[in-house]
Amino acid sequence: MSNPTLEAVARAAGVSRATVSRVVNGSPKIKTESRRSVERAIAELGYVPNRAARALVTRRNESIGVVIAEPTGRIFGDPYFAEVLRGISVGLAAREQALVLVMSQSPEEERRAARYLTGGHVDGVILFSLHGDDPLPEHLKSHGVPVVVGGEPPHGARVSYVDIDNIGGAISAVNHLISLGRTRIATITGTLDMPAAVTRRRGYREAIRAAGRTTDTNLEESGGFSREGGQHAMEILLQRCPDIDAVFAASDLMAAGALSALYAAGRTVPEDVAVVGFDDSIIALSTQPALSSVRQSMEVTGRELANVLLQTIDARDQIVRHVILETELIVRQSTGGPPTRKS
Amino acid sequence: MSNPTLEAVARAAGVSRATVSRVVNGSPKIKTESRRSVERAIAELGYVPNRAARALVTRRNESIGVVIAEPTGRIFGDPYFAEVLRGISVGLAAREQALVLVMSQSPEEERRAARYLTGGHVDGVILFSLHGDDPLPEHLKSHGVPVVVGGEPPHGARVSYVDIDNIGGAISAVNHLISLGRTRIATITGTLDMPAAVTRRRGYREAIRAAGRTTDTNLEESGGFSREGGQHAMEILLQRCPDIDAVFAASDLMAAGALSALYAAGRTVPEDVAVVGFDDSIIALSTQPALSSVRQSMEVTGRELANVLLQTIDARDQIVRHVILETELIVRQSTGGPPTRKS
DNA sequence: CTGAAAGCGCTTACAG
DNA sequence: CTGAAAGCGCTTACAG
Repeated sequence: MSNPTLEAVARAAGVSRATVSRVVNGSPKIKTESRRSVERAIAELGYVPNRAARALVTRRNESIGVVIAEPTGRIFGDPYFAEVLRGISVGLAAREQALVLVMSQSPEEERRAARYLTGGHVDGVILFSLHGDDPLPEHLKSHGVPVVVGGEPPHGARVSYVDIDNIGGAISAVNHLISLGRTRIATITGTLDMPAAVTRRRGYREAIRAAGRTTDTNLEESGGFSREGGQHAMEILLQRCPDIDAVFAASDLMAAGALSALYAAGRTVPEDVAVVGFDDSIIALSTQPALSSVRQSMEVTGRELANVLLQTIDARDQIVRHVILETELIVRQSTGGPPTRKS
Repeated sequence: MSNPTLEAVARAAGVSRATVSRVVNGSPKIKTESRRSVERAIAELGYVPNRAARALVTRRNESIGVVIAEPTGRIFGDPYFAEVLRGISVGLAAREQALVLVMSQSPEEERRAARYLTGGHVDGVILFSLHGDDPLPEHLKSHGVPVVVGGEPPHGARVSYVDIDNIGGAISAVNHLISLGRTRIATITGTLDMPAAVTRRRGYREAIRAAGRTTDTNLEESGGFSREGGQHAMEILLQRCPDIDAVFAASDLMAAGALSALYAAGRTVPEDVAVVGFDDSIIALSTQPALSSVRQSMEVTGRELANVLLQTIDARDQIVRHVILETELIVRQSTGGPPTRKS
């Protein structure tokens, strides 16, 4: 239960506590001999540094807060969250930083989270799935807490972030549909209080206009980033514009819902209606037919979030860093691509 | 950035550090007057106790490790994880305990996790989604780390756990199918290295036998707890036994996959084949038709996990506690129930 | 390259 | 009911 202390290691190795501490922390100016005997003692005793004691003097907690500010049930159905979390976990583990998870689903919980996060318990904070004009990033920053957000930050928040090229991804998806000769291209948007949803819609519109066509809001419907929402949006779109021959959905989950609606309406995919999703998550391969999708690596996003944050903490600066990750269109059967082998 | 210390509060309130500490920790024997002036000073200065300093003396970290030992991609598609996590989060937040998330997907990562968790960094550990004979629970316990596992623990591990009534749930599902007059009832099982999967299959078999019928392994196929797996299992089952008129799937996700396969094979649900899932997760309401399902509250499971662990930590005992939560069959259209209003 | 010593911010017997 | 004091296990100038 009670682990050996530095003191015990020092005694066993015949050196001072300071020397052991230096070895543990990888100080370069240690005689090889001392280092070795210390290392042996550490191994023999199974010494593990006491985090609390270390944190008390270094003022570093070696832990990072990760807040998922998702008030809807989306977190329960969309692989996005688990994948980003996984990436963060990998990025932090490499640096021996603990991941303190904070799930805030209500204003009350967000207040509690803010209190905790500014209480000096963590060295920095990663925020993602932010909605609307969430003040949390600015609030943390103003309290001197290093912050990085996943996705585009709220208006006016001057904080570091890691995002993907949403606009480029959306454009490539729509251009692909256009190149297929589709003329009535609809879009199912995400929750429009999220920047990613707005930006993907903008990409859709830009691509339509760049092709010399006019946009039509009858061809746009929100699916709220959920499967059911996507299905429902597709039903509405079909009713409003029965001649739709292509759909760009801002997430795979919504695209999967759209597929169900199309199927139910007797449309074939991709013959009658071509469908492109976004994310290229595990879902894209599990639909029938497999989904063409804009690939983003959510795990890489997570890893980058961890990297940027740790960099900011190390540098002790207030420099705002932006990382934008590329996307890539993956063509599968839902737009006429070759059959995909199921994994 | 640097928060005020106990010392500062003591000065402001005109008392000693010890008194402030007692107020902060809710000691009963404090004069109301002192308490009040301390409370005012705390509020004015915005004092927040330094966790590290406190942890150093109390030997409590006020944080709990939560490990999700899921090596497969299942974590990315199944709402189960997020919901349990959510419940744990709520349970811990109420007690101001931090949730340190550890995602271990490989033996290497599990070793790292074990090292971290026995290093005295957390006060206790919640483990879930354990596979096979994972030695982690016993390992932690032998190092004196309080542990509670979600679901039935590995064979021989004498640790506390919170589980649901898997066998009762499975029996009620199959009995329901029998009561509908179905005679060829198949089952899609989960990953059979997990106790929940094995137990649900056992419930299926018991119910079949209790009805005076014989079990037939041709009617059993693993769907690996994934949507695709469920779909594939259903395809195999239909091929092997085209006369199947009902299916009990050990998770909603697999049931949703089965629905796709049935649809593709031209079978109607519930007319040709009745389907029951398990979990009653968000998925059950998003399929077409809506799924009958065995309801378990994953959030309650999470909250109970937190409660049992905190109780064990508080009691400083080694008592092994078991909590078994009830399940309830929810009947919807996939077995002929009334239409469900989509949320 | 190494050690003695101060100090990080708390809690908690102990004495009153 | 309250305060003085010791001590939790580390790190880090400082001096050598």
